[in-house]
Amino acid sequence: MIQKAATIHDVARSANVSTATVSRVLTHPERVAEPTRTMVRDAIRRTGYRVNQAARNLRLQRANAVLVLVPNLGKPFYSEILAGISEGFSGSDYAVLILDTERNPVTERTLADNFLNNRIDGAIVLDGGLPRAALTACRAMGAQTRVVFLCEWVEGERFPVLASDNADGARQAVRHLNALGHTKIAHITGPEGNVLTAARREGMVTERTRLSCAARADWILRGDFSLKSGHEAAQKILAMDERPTAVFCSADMVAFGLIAGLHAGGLRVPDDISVIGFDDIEMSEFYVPALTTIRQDRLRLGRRAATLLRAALENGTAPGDEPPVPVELVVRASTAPPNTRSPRHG
Amino acid sequence: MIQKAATIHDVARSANVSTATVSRVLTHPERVAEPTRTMVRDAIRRTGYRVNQAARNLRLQRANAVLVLVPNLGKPFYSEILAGISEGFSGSDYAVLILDTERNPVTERTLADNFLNNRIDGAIVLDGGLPRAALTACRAMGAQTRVVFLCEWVEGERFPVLASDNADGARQAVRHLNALGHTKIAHITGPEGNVLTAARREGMVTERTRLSCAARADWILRGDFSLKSGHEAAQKILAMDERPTAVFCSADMVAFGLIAGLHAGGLRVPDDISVIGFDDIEMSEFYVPALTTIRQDRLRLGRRAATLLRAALENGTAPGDEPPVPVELVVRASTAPPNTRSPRHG
DNA sequence: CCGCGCTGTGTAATCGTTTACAGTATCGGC
DNA sequence: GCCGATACTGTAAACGATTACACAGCGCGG
Repeated sequence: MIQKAATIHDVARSANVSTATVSRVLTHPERVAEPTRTMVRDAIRRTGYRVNQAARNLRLQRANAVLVLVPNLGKPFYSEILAGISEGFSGSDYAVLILDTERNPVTERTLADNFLNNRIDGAIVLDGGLPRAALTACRAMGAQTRVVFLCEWVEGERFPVLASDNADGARQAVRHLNALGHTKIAHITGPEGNVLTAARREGMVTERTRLSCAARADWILRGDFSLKSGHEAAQKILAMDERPTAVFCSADMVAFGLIAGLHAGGLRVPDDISVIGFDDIEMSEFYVPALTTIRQDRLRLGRRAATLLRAALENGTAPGDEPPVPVELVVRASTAPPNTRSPRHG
Repeated sequence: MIQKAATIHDVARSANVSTATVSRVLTHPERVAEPTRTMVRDAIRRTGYRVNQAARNLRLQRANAVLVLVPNLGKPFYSEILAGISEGFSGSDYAVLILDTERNPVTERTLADNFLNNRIDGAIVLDGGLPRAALTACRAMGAQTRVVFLCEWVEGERFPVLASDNADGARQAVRHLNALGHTKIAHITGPEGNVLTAARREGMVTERTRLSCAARADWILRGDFSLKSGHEAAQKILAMDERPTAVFCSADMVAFGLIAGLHAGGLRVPDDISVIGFDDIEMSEFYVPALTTIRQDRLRLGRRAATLLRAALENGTAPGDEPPVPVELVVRASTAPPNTRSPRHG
C-alpha cells in the first residue's frame, strides 16, 4: 500500500471522539447521539476508513467466512451448486472459501483445522467421501452445528443433510421408461462407495422389480458420473448378446457419453435405444437428442444450503433435519417406446 | 466450541518457555536450539494447538487469502479455470475466495474494499466487465501489483493479463474451414462490449478477408457465449435466403445450441453445414457430432494465473507482461467439406 | 582475567478492533 | 437544592499472534 490505510483511531481523531464511539457508530448506531453520529460518518468518509477484518475477527473470535468442500470444481454439476451457494451468501459479508477436494490434499485434519485456525465459521460439504475421522474431529470441537452436507453425506453420521430425493428420482426414471413400454432396462451407476450411487441404484432396482421387469446382472454397469464412463458403457452395451432397450444413467454427463458411444456404434437414440439421465444440467436441453432426465434444482439446492448455514451460524443452533428435496422428471427426446422391429433383436 | 482452543500462551506454559520461543519454533525453527524445539513441538502436540489466523493476519498485516472474481460460476468454461486456480494455490495456505459477479452486486468499491478490509492479499479477475473505477481505486492504493486478469481484461488498463491468443484462434478456425473448401463462413459473436468478442470477431473477419471469402453483414450474428444464443442463431440461419456453409462460434456452448437448433430445423452437421467452436470444453468430445473447436487449456491457464499471483505476492513485485497463450485447433466431426449438392442452394 | 561476539531466550510493544465499566451531563420530581 | 434515572461518551483491557530489543551465558583471544 502506498499510504497506510486509515484505522479507527484516525477516524476518532478526525471526528474528535474516542475509538469506542466510532466503533459504536459502525455496529450499534442507535447507541450514539445523532449529531455525533453524523460527525463520525463524515470523518469516515473523509478518511476513507474501512474496518480491518482481521482485527475485528480476532476481537470477535470468528472468521466471517465459510468453506465449501467440493469434489471437483470442474464438473458443471457442482459448479452450478456453487453458484447457488455464492448467491445464498450474497449480501451477508461472509466470505466463501472453496476447496476442490480432488485437487487439494484433504486429510482428517483439514476441516477441523480450518475451524481451529479461526479461518472459517462454518462449512458446506459436497463430498460424501470425507474421511470419517474428519467429522469426529469436528464434533469433538463442537463444530457439528456449523457443518451442513449438501447432495452427498457420510452414511451413519448425524450431520445435517440437504439432498435430493435420489431414490424417488430413480423410481420416476424407471416408471417413465416402463410406461413407454420398456421392460429391458439397464443402469449405469456412479462410482462404488458413493452414497448417491447406492441410493439411485437401489431405487432403480426396487422399482424395476416392482414392475416385474427383466433384470440381468450385466445390465447394471459400473460408471463414475463421467462422460468417459458413459462412453465406455456404450461399448459394453453394444457388445451384449441381449441388449436392454433403455438405459437409466446416474448422471447426465454419463448419458451424453453413452449416447455418443452408442451413436458411434451405429445405434440411434431414441429409435434403437432410450436413454434417460439424472441432474438436468444446462446442456441436456440442447443435446441432440435433447435428454430426458430427472431434474435437480442445483441453484436452489445451493441457495438453500447457504440459507441453512447462515441461520445456524446466526442462531448458534444446528440446522434441523431437512426432508429430501423433490426431483422432477423432464421428458425430452431421448426416450421413446421401444423399437419392436429392432435391427438385431426383433 | 466446547472447550476453548489452545493459544500460544498455553503452549508456552506447557513447554515452560515464552510465547516468543513458541512463535519462533513455528516460523523460524532454525533460530531456536534443538532441545527447546522438541520440547515446544511436544507441547504443541499435547495441547492440540493451531495458530489463530486472525491474530497472525492482524499482526502481519495481511489476509492470507486471494479473491477470484468470476462472471458466472455456473458455466463450465469458468469452473474448469477455477479448478486450475484452486490447484495452483494448493499447498500454499492461501485461502481462495470466490465471488460470482453475476449473482453478487459488484461495485467500484468491491475490489478495493476487500483489499482495504484486509480480507485479501491479491485477486484474479476473470471478468473484463469490471467497472473501470474499481481499477482506479486499486491503483490508488497500490494494489495494482496484486491483481492479475485472466482470460479477459479491461481495454486500456495496464494490469497484468494472462489470456489465450484469441485472434489466432479465430484465424485458425477460419483457415481450417477454408482449407475444407468453405468460402461462405458465418460467425456467432460473444456479447457486445466484451473484449473476447472483439478479438475473435476481428481475427475472424481479417482472415476471411485475407482468404477472399464472401462476407455478408448478416453472417455476423450476435450471441453471448450461451447455449441459448446459439439456438437462436440457428433460427436466423435457417431463415436466410443465402446460407453460409460453415459457422465459427465464439464458444463451444454456442456451437451446441446452434447444432441443436439447426438439427431441429432439418439441417445436418456437418453434412449440410459445418460448425466449429471455441474453448474445447469437456463435452465437446462427446457431443454428437463431436465438435471441432479451438482448444484453450483452462486448467493450465488457471494454474498459471495462480502461480503468477503467488509469485507477485511473495516478491512484492508486479507480474511481468505475459505473452498470449497459444491455442490449438482440434479437428473432430462437426466440420467437413461443403456439400456441393446442397438441398436448397446447389 | 577482561571484554567481545555469538547463541538462545525472554520482555513487552504492537497490529486494529470491540465492549465492560466508569464517568459526566441533563432532566424531572420531590 | 438534592437524588436518581437516563443518555452519551471515554478509558482501557482484551483478542492471539510476531518481533525489536535486551539480556544472560559461554567460549576465546590477548
